[in-house]
Amino acid sequence: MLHSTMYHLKPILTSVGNPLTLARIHALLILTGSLSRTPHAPAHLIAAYSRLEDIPAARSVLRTTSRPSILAYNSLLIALSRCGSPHQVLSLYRHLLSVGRPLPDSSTFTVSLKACAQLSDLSSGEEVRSHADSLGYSRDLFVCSSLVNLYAKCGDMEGAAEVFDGMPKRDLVSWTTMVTGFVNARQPVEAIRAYRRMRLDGVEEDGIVMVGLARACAELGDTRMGRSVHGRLIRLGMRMDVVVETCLVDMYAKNGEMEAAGMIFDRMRCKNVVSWSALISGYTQNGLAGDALQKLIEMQDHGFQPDLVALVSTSSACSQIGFLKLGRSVHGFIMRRMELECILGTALMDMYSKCGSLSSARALFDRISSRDSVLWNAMIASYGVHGRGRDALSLFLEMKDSELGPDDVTFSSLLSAFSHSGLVKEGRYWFGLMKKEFGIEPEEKHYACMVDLLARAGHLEEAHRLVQSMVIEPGIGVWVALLSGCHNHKKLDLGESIAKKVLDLNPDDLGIYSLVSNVYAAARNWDKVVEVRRVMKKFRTRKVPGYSLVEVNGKLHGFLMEDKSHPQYEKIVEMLERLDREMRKLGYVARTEFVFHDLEEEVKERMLCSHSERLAIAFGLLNTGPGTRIVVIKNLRVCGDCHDATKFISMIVNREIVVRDSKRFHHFRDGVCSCGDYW
DNA sequence: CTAGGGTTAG
Repeated sequence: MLHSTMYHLKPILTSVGNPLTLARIHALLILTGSLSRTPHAPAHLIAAYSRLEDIPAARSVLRTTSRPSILAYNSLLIALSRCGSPHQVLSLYRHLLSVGRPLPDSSTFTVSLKACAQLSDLSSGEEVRSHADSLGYSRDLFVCSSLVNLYAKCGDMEGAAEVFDGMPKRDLVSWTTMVTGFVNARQPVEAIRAYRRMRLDGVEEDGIVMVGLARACAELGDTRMGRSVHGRLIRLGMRMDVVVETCLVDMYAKNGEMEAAGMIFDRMRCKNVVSWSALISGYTQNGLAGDALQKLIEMQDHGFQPDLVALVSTSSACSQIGFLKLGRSVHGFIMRRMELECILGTALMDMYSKCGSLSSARALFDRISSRDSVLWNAMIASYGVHGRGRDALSLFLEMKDSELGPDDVTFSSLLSAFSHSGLVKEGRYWFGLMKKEFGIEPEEKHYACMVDLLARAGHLEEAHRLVQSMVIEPGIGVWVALLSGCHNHKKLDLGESIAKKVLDLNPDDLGIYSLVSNVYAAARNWDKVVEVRRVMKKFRTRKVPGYSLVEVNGKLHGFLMEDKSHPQYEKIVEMLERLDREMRKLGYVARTEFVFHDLEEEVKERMLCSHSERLAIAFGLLNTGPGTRIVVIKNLRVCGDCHDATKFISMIVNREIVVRDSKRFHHFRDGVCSCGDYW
């Protein structure tokens, strides 16, 4: 009886699903002495304990075994690896190494290398490698593919390729390692090439390689190839698991096809937190903040707590629509549960800034302990869009002296901050040092900031010379910056020639056509005005409607132009008419040039009054107490007439009014705007 | 006969 138990130890231990039964068998094995006599008994027992996720018991078996076999060690190493403890894997491996016996085998090295890869610990990995080499495992398929993975995870694709190319034979797993490695190294073209080579090698694909391929398509933004990957998965009748389907959702989302992404998501039979987060981030990244928030609620209704990624996307959705109340509650949720790490910290910082609370943004920035350059750049950019160029500069100086140092994005943020604040001297100075001191080659975006800065300040010749001095071909951003400078400063000759260049570049932005049209109109070049208007007409059908959002008492209210559907519409109009009368007494004159329709002056004036930003401001004033700050978010540029009007309104009602448009923030107070009227 | 390859974010 006992003998037969020992003989069939493995099948029995494999099937034990009950801790108590296992403990009884364990006791029996000790009592009969078969634990020490049967060669692989400790290994099987350790495996049995680890299947029940009882790592301490598994450990104690190894500890109490007098001369454990390598299989016993491997069982525990595999158990530790499976429960996600790479540090413990490595320390057990080192223990084994220090004891000197038993000798490690291929599995030992494979599991240990996996742990190194998970930790991105290249130097430990190379120690394991030389140990494996010395014991003759340098051509082992498993050891080699683990090594390929190690180098890939550490971002060294050359190292990975070197091991890969030297392998005696390659299988699906090692090919997949290369494909995925290239994707992670942001070399999607190489990833696809590796997949093709694999197919030419006669290796059949499975779902896991296809995940890599789908991600490569997402990274490339190649919708057609993405669809063909999807089609191939279906044609080959591959088992679609959560991971594969989540990748497809993400791929379609990244290619801007949210309908397709949503459809695949809805049809998924099994969803996890990651699938939900992928969907939510898809909506956010496509500018569909409302859908993102809707899905966040649905996710919780389905019993999933949002993870870090979902919270990042939620914060970003709040930023888009100025939903401070919800953004704050995400912040609170985090503070109660976890340490504020860098990525979510950046998203929350950005949320406070974009919701108009620059001081909260800075307070959050100061609380994040491990700051990376994305966070620094985002904080500098926040100062910039709020028109706080000097604060941007002093933060930049702090960053410059930190270990990180500025990068190309830092300089865009800084130069754009200067241009929003009119800090011309500072702009010239730091733009000059950018290449000389920091070795950062100026790109189109940097030139666009500089041209904008100079042109706004009226230094049009200097701006023009800068454009002409560019080594790279100036793009539309640079020309538009120069053109709007010409328009503001009535440099009509230069303006007309730049307008032509802008038109030749076929802009896809209606705002640019209005600018061009206005330049031609100012130069009395009516033929050209007619021509541009004709192009604009084609756009009108697919023009983005202007809307404004305002948060009142924690609820978000949206307004479209001439939005009569709003329950308080009558009261809003009444308010605006009253304000209009007072504004006129103070010297306000309607600037009807901001209406791009051919209408009677009076009709134009009424249209200006029904701009969405005005409705939102009036609604805010009607529904908040005296002294409350009003924050309005507008999706397009704020109209110049509304800008003027808001200055007057801020004075009449004695309120601080903050308007965020597609470019920057305008802080209105006591009849003055922080942007100095250069919007 | 065990081990190696996979999903979401600022």
